Amino acid sequence: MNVSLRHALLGMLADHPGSGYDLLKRFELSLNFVWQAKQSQLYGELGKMAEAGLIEVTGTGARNRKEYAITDAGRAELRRWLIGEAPDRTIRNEMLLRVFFLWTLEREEAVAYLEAVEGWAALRVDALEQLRERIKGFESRPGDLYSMAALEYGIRLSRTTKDWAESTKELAAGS
Amino acid sequence: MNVSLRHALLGMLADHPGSGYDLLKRFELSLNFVWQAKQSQLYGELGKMAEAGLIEVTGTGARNRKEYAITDAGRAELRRWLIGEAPDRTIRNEMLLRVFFLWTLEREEAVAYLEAVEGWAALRVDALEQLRERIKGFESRPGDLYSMAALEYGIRLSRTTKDWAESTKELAAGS
DNA sequence: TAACTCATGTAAAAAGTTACATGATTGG
DNA sequence: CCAATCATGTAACTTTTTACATGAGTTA
Repeated sequence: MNVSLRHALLGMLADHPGSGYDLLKRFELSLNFVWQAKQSQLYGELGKMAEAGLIEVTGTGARNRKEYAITDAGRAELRRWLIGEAPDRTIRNEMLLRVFFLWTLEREEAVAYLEAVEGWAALRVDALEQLRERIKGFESRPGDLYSMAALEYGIRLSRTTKDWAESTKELAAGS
Repeated sequence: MNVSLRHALLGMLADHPGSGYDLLKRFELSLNFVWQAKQSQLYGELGKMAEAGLIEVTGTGARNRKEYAITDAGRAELRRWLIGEAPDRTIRNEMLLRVFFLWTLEREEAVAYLEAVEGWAALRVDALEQLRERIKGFESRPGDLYSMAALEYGIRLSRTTKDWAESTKELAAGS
């Protein structure tokens, strides 16, 4: 049993309570680079988690808003996942999958693909570096160190991708 | 419509024909770092692809072996996917998802996690570098340039991960 | 009052995983 | 002949995506 979405939600609720809608926004704002969830999946999972006793409804607001908070059982499960279970390290990378089949294209087409990869990565580096500058110095919660570390990982990863695409492009162009 | 598994299979069959079993082995040997498929999914997808005319059975062998080859329609679809469709660049990284929640652990526990990440990445760097040395100089098919490029990406990515885990570990230890 | 955001939910389909099931062929 | 490998298939389940559906509260 792995179910990372469940643990992502538990982790967010470990910081502070929130509604399904809140959690959806939090996915979009920060967790998005490492995990994604659609609205329909999220509401369904919250229901199952409440049923399993990992979270509970602690209040209701306007527009049928339900606020969920993590329970002790939920905290225990989060901890078990973090410490007791090895992370799934399988990677799916569609951008890289395509690279395996670039030989089926004309050389200029393959080079154009790699150039596009380089461009996307460069844009991502810029965006993430700007984000880092914007939030730097605003650390207030205990988790901010780790959010920053994850952001730093994103920057380094994008830079690696950009450099790799550039050198591969040159290799492909002159082959 | 994205269906990357389909295109992974088309790409492999574009090089040369093979059975479901062959393709499964090819997944395990090389594509595994960028895409995965289970036996049951693979056989099912091959059936659908044959029905759609993207591949065809070109021969049968011992033990009910069916050899599939890519058709012109399949080649066209592979090309359309490579050129006409932007790659899905969403990333799911469970190892990094956990980093967001390390603040819920004791400091030593978080440091231990990052140390484990560093260790895994180091092992992966070694393994991939050894693989590169083993296959270097054996390039014979047109796609080998791109397989090597993908391998190179894996090495750089793992190195980036190792370095990041190391510096994050130090940050976490001294905070 | 119209547009936007907040807020939740269900249904259906696609994609992916786990488990079961069967049997032929090959190499030691 | 026994173990390993080759070879395919189906069933059930979980996970994820897409689409439909509804309605309350907020702001210009």
